Amino acid sequence: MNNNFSVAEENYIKAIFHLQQPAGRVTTNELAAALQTKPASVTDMLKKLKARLLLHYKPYQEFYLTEEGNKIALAIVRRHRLWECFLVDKLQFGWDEVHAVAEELEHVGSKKLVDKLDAFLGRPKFDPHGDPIPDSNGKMNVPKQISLPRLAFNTPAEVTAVGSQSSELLELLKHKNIGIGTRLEVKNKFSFDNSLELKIKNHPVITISERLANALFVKTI
Amino acid sequence: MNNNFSVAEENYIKAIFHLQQPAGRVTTNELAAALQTKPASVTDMLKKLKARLLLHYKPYQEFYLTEEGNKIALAIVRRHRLWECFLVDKLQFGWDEVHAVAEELEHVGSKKLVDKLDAFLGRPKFDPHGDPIPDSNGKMNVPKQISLPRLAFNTPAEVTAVGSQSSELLELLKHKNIGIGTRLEVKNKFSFDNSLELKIKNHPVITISERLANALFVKTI
DNA sequence: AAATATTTTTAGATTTGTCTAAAATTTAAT
DNA sequence: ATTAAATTTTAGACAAATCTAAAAATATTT
Repeated sequence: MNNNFSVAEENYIKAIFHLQQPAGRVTTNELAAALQTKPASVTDMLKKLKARLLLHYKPYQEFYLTEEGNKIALAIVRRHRLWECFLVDKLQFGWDEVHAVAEELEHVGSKKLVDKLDAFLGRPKFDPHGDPIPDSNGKMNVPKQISLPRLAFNTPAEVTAVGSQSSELLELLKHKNIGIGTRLEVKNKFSFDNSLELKIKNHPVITISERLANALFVKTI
Repeated sequence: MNNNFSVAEENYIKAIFHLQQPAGRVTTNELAAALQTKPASVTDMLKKLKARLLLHYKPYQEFYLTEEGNKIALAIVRRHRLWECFLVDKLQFGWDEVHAVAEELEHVGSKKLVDKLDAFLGRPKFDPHGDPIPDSNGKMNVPKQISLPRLAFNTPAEVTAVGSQSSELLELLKHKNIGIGTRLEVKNKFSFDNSLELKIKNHPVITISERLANALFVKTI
């Protein structure tokens, strides 16, 4: 089997992988929206991926990655997240500006490159956004910590990490009385701007922006 | 003007740039050979590059990069050589195995990425093969040192650098009585295997392999 | 359960980069 | 200066990835 995939194929595999993460069901329309393309194009690619044995696909019914497809997806995610670590830790990129660049670097497939990069970075387990990095066998630590926007409402949790060390972020956190170890609950979310309302013990309810929420990692307690 | 080029376009630009380096004239056949493609495909692309104002092109007559084309070429060469430095200096690749990987990385175009990588590497002036790295304005130090295979016959020269610090290389150099500062002349070249015959003062003529020759940098004296 | 709306797929076209085979041009040789 | 040889370009075809418009299948409403 040819283990070499086009950039387009890899982007579809990765998008299916992410969309199918929590529950499992992905639709043609969702996928088209995620990839900024048209449903007809998605259908075309689904047929190609099926022919490549990366996808189970029943027209009009459903589709999901095969075991092989999943393995490929994890390899792509690994590359993406390792490059994000590199960009932030070594090249001093802001954690919020690395995604687009990593999206290009992730398609350089050399296994040797990826494993040496991994070693160079000290075999990190999480990327700058707190997402876990699969190892070279595709095994991924289920993160104890999750990004704050993923925390369910009214669930007590504790701040375990922040997504960057920028002084701007730290200044804002100090002002909001948030630090590592702070206990909080999410009370509400406004879908207009994805801002969150938080309750911290002995403090009034506060509102934080989506960007700030993304920079906070918590574990439930 | 759209300053975004496809991988194919970039590969053509780079190949034309390199082939046109010493003298200036490139032919369709040469270019096809260098890119492992067919002359007809080359002609097609020449027309596209002309339309993009990157190439002066008179059918059946000649073609060469415009000033703009040259600028693009230098940016690609810069990316390629910086990545080679990264692979050798940071990821511990052998200097002889980086070319293929750099060939992929060079097409990631983000200017910010390249400039930060440059800074991270300490703004190197030469890549692991001794080739000069253009700066962000496309200016390239004319190397005082050249790679040994480029040295003209019977021209006294002095070894100024070696292309790697691998112990295998150093062992071989010791055995051949070559080191930094050694004075030598190239007497002959065998095109079968590109091996060279060298004369070092007070020593008999010796033969060295193409690979060893590529690892040696000299300046004329 | 029929009618309507939504989703998904097909059919046919387009763009990019490539190819083969044939024609045009230039170069070399008699 | 013709003829022969080599080089280069054109013409027409193909695969990959995309699109629009129309058809098919599924889901929702009344």
